[in-house]
Amino acid sequence: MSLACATCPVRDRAACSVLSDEEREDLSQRGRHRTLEPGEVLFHAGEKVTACATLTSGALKVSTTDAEGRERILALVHPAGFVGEFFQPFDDHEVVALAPSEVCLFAGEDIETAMSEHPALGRALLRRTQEDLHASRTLLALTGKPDAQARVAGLILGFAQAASDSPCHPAQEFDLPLSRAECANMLGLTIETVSRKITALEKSGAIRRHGKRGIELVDPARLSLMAEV
Amino acid sequence: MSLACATCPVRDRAACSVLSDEEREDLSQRGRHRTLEPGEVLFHAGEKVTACATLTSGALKVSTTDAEGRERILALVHPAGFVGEFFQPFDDHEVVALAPSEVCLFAGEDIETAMSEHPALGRALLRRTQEDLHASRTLLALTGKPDAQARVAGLILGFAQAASDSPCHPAQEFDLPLSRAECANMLGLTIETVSRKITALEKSGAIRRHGKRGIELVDPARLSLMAEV
DNA sequence: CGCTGTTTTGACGTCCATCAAACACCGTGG
DNA sequence: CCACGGTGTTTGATGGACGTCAAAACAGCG
Repeated sequence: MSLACATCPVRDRAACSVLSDEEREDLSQRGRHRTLEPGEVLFHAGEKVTACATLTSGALKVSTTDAEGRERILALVHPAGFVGEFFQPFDDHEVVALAPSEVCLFAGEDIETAMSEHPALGRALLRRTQEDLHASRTLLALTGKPDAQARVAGLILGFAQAASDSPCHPAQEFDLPLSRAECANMLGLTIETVSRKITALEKSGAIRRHGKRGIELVDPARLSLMAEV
Repeated sequence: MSLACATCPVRDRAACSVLSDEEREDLSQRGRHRTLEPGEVLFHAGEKVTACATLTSGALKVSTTDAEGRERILALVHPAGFVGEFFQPFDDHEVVALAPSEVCLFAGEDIETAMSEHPALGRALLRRTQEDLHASRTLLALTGKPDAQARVAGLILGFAQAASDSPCHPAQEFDLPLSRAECANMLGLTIETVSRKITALEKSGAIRRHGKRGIELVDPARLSLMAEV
């Protein structure tokens, strides 16, 4: 196989998991594997190619840069997630690796033909896209909060959920996947405000910090309370 | 037919347009038509039913209400648009009519079986969902602008695009689909700020107001300039 | 040890939210 | 026809929260 599906860490969670082994083998012929270093760009903004990818390990961010050069993070992609828009030709979003990452890369047309040959794949991608849409709207609701404290608390809670394996309970200790600048870009705040609010959360006793990115949830209830102000 | 597909105003733009007449007839047996008054709720927040709908005329909003009772508008739905999430059971979003509207309503399971019988439908829905995702991220980028003036200008530009039939050129004169309060909820601002910024735009000569909701673009270039501050 | 990049903390100014009141619009009923 | 409330919009005055500028603390690394 051109792609190591057999040993793929997300083989039963990614969109392609709905395929049989033969179908998957068929699809893997058309794709290619790629490794990304932190900061490396998978899709550039404005490029017209219709391509897409499944993240097998690491983490990606989807971002856009406005006229004044401010970056805005629109979404994070976790392993088994999917990025790329193959219908409309060009996209002003950029996809960049946050951590050392590995992806399965496909041309848009290949995915389209694969979808017509294997209808289950289309349904799986639809489901993933609906989840992405839901996540995007959740982030929209979060960034709409008038209070910066609530936004930061909500972001940390979201990261805690994502870092946990169990779907409902947040992880009790984890690392922030983003730098302060990236947190700020995600929430529509400045670096300084994010930093201040995090220290305020620590002083209030809701969390504790370990190093620059380590977060420990000492009082999750208080944290979610602060997220709702 | 239980649904008047033959005279449907969006019969060649909605997701179901990819179906043949017979397939469409088949699907229409499972759906039902519904009329909505302004303010009437199509899907309540928190309800567990998995249903979905295509908007045939009018306009809808997708919104959520946080713990303090603040409404946040997450998306607008235009004719031929699609709403509803049929995979994950429950949703904290609410779908409400903004204007007198008509929808084709389907149970989630019916859509799922229809998709497996007619794979093209799944692809069409995937495409629509990707478009919704893109729109959501565009709104996310807009609401992230630090300056209120830029947000309001961007919103007006967006409405001008939506009101136009041609995809690239904005309409020169149109009505805001939202009240001031709804604009504010969409942008994460207050009613007063939205009002002030609109009058500021008028004083700057970028737009002119006709009545409460009528907008005339007298200087679109200046308007898009102000959207990028 | 000195360098560079990230994070934190401080002081200050500004923009927006808040509170409050005036206004426009539109029905209803006197 | 005009007074009357009701709703949505506009405008004004004020305070607070966040952005901005600046510098210090800190960690990583040659």
